[in-house]
Amino acid sequence: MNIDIFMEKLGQCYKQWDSPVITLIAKRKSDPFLILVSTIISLRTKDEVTIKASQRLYEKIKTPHDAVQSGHEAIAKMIYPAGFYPTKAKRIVEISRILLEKYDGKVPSDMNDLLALPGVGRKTANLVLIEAFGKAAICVDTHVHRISNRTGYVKTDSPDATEMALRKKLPLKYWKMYNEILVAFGQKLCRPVSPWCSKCPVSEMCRKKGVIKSR
DNA sequence: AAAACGGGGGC
DNA sequence: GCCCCAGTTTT
Repeated sequence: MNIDIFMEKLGQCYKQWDSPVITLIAKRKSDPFLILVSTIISLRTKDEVTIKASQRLYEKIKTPHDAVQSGHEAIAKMIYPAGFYPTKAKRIVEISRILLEKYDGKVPSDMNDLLALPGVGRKTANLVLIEAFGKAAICVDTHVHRISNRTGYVKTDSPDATEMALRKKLPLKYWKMYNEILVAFGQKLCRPVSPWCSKCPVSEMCRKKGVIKSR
């Protein structure tokens, strides 16, 4: 698979796939704390729910100090019915406390510092590095993992392995856009089951074409 | 390696 | 009704 042609073709379709959560995050580009919080809320949660939950939270919570003062029970109510909302609420408060204690109330821009925060894994940390700090990073969620393997661009058995493979193989100029485009692509067409292969702009490059049930 | 965490939406 | 979903932590 030629990655340049792949990115070119997907990029042309990107506008119509525009992901609401990425748009939401983009609007908060100037505020790493709100980006981090909305990313936490988005985990294993549908876009529409994430957006409403984030907007309710943003009305009251704008800083780590707000979050600590508000407490996890109040935050849980604000972000309901986002998935795992009680756990996420506790982690938002706990993270806020750590930010105040160790980082002067600011979100760190270092990968290892981010990973040390409770509830922050590689996916979240990479997305924050990209969206909040404009750093070159590769964020692999299940969409990116699935599609990278369907195209045969990498052959891995876990999102973390996919990230490491992409770090070696993917040209640096694509690092920031790869996640956004593939997530949108994964939601609209290249879904886990019944991918919409008849509408896919890159189906001729797909090693799974004809192997998985499509429409 | 597998379960647990929570609820909405697709089929 | 059953299964899946923009993960991470715990057992």
